[in-house]
Amino acid sequence: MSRKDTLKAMLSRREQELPDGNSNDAAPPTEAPEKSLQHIRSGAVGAMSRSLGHIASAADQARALIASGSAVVEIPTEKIEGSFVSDRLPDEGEDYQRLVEAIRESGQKSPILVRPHPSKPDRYQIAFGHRRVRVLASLARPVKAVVQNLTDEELVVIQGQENAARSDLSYIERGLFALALEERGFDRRVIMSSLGIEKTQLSKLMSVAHSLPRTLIEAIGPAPKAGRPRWMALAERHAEGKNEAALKELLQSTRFRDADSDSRFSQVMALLSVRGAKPKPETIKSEAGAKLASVERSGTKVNLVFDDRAAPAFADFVASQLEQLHRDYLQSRSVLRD
DNA sequence: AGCCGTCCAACTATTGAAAC
DNA sequence: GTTTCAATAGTTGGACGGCT
Repeated sequence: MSRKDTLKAMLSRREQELPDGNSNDAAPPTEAPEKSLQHIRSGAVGAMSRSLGHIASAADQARALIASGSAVVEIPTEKIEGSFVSDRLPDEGEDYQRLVEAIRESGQKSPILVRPHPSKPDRYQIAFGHRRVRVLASLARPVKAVVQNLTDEELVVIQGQENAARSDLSYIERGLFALALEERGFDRRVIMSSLGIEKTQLSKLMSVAHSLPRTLIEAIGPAPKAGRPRWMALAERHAEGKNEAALKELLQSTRFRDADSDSRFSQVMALLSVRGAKPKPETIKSEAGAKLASVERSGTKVNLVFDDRAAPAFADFVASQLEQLHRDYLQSRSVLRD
């Protein structure tokens, strides 16, 4: 199922659940949020679901809500809590600083999406817009928000899809988000829909997130330039369990801490990629001293590499004799046991 | 060239229905 | 109750095209 299809299904379901779906009695922007909450409802949602075929992201949905007459309310930041599933690693790098400057100078241009907090009255939970809330809190300004009633499932799907639409979550952040959803008991279907990915990709994403310790991922940070292949490679190196003491030391060094997230990733990768000297392959020679083949051992595998120039067609001959060799081998073992 | 995300095919594991 | 079989879900390895 595509992202659009999922949202469409959710929202059309919501429209059916609300009998007065076409009324549009949204509160004016200046109204207190707790009062306006009940008013921001289905009219806009109905209009939104009707036009969803053309809507790509949750941010577009928020704009659609506003376009269809729904209110943007101002909410004090202390009344807003993050989503129950975090999707972003702390990183106050260049992008974040740019956002701070932009909001300080021009104010908050687009509203965030929140839902009434399911267990705390007079509080709201963010579907998307976490960074803007952090910035506005630091500037002691209220947050412009659209309030919508959302189930847990709808919230995480919208949250994930908004991030997917803006492509602003790094690979590992998406992995942690998927992991968090899994820990919350959401099934694969919801997680796939939320991230807008196929089961194959989700499987790989989760295997990477599962195989690296959370502390290491947090120490590295989002590493936006590292995608699946490099995170998978890092997970493989880490699983080998080598250089653990050196890794611990690296994570505490100022060289590591002062670097940006991508550079921290590279430092860890470089450290875990340091290997001991590779064992020399054994060489098999003919009576005349010509090199016939070499035996290379790695882990549980043994490779027999033939030199086709020194002994042409010898490899084919050996391959043709393998069954007989195995029979001889089994026989020799049974003789030894007797 | 190297890295990325996406997609495909083949495989294994799990689940549930049907047959005995 | 047990076994068999098919369908489904999840995993893995690798190919491919796009991007920098």
